[in-house]
Amino acid sequence: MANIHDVAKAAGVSISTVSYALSGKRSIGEETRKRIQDAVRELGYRPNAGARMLAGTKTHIFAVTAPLHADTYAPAHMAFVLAVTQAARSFDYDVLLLTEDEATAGLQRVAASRLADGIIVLDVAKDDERAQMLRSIGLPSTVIGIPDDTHGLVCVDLDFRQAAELSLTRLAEHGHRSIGMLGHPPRIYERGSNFPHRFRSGFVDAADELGVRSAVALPGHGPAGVRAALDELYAQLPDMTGLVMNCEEPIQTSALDELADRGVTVPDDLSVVSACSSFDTSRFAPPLDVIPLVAADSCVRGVELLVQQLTAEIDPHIELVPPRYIERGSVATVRAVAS
Amino acid sequence: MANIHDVAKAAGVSISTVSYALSGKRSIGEETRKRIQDAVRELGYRPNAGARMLAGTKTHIFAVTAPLHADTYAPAHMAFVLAVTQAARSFDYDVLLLTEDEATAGLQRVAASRLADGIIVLDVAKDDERAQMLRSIGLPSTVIGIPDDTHGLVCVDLDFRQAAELSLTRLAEHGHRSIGMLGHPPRIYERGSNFPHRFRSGFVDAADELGVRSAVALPGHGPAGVRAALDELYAQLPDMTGLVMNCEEPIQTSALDELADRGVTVPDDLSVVSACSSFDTSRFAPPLDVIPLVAADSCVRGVELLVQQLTAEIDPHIELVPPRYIERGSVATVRAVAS
DNA sequence: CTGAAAGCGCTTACAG
DNA sequence: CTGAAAGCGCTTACAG
Repeated sequence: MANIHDVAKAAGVSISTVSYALSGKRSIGEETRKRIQDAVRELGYRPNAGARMLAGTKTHIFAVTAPLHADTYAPAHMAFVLAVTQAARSFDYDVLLLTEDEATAGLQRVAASRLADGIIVLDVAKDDERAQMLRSIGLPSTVIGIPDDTHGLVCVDLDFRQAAELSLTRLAEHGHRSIGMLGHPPRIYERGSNFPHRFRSGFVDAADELGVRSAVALPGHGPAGVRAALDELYAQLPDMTGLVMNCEEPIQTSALDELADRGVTVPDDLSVVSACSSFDTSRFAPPLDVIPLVAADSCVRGVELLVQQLTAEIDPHIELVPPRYIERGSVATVRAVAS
Repeated sequence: MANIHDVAKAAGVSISTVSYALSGKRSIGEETRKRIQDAVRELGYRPNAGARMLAGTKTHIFAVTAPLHADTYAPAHMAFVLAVTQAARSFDYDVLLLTEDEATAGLQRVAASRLADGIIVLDVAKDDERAQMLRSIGLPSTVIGIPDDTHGLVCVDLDFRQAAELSLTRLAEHGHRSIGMLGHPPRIYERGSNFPHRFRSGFVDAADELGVRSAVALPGHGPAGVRAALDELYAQLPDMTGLVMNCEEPIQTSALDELADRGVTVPDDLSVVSACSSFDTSRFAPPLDVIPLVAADSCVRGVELLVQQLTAEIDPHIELVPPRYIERGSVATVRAVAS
């Protein structure tokens, strides 16, 4: 395999010129640059990763720590891992995958051995030991998600609270005054992922502010659990005309099935918004209005912020990605009812 | 951060002794080893990854290339990525994640820059460009899955053909002579993932051999597609008493729902085997007999084979992991019927 | 059982 | 605009 000396010889320059030509860290004569480029191409030269790390004290690697407990919804999770990886690659960074079973130990290891230039933390919990670790580790990092204690951290995430408010506002604008929320299964809230809580509290608060009657139900396991949750909503809100779903695809599918079985038509009898969904709601029957959870949005921004930290000091802060609303016809103006 | 010189000084030995003590590549005096261990612990020393790569020409990193097209079933896919990562960690290897958008380019890059000691290829297609790339790249590698052309490759995978045979044999042993197979949606076979084909052809061949009447149906999209596939099976096999499902969880769930709706009781009216499933079938209603697809099985073995290649030449070959059968009560002896 | 030293292939001041 | 050289922190023959 060709090394930098081979390239230098072929181009008739010194190795430092080759290095600078490739890094762009100083200006190179037009003619010289071309000769070097040709030599690189011809020899198929790629800088040795280890040598680069050692000499340059930059690894061009980001570590991504992704927990994956039994309750994480794999499709969404996978989407985030992928989005981070692709974003990192766009900055010419590779991604090293750290799994849950060595969450904090992995961070320490990677930092101490200088294996990575920075860290991306995925699916942070409200009370996440990795967050504490980041503060002591002295490596740039970005957290995707908002833990309870964000002190000293750079965090990026979809604004779940605002997403809840947005879905309610849309429904309220269409005259709905009685709106239910179908959430995740209870264990999701217990396990401590941060975003379900933010959405739910955003929903409750926005309903209060808008003066809308509301109720929240969390489905148990399987279609039966979804049925029970819908029963609960209708029991609390007999006049319910709007439904916000913040849960994973199988639950939303079950809910739509069940509504159809009950003869509830969307949107004629019930207007439905799918909120913070990472899957495609346009293939649902009927297609649902959606506030999409786009992994790439948070991940690209998260990686950008990480890259920036490599060259400049950045103050710890939280960045919330504003939610977007996509209409698909599942929300209609409420029919005249005695209120 | 402490380096090897700091450790050597603290322990009162030379850096080479420290290095050997840590790598275990030559015997060290009991006393000396302890002093070094203490110094390492006290200083929190970790070898610099870049220096290790450069000097040792070993990176302690495996690259994992994982395609993720729209049709890959994320939960299963994620399970394999995780299983490989954990297996690699158990050999003290880290995992670098290569995504589909730079499948072959990523392999070249990683090989040329000596970023990884070996490569694991996940979810290989029948005709996979990555397989060809492996042959020219000159880096040890293991393929999880069996491409059409396995020439020069080390491949590991569950024996899907034998799994199909095993499920049929079980049903046949219980007297079933008319057995349907519910497969993946057609596009899965078209896209070229290798294992669905192996299972299906194994099913067809085994049915012939066992002298069992059989039919295969591939479901279209959604519950309606599953319904249609079941209709197809019953049309071809009006006396069907056994069903083998080789498809993802949502389809199997729909199929069980639909059978219940039709008044078909499992296992009284129909014996069902869930084959090569990577999800938990014990929570199904009813729980299903299953031949599990255990990601860890193939991945651990794949990583082992990769580690072996680092120290010894290994002849290219295919290793098939034998399927296991788990009873859960969804297969019953066929009722007396006019055959 | 242990040490002194070369060398891995880069990056980056230092010089001109 | 370019080059000669130090040095990054290890591993591993070579020597004893």
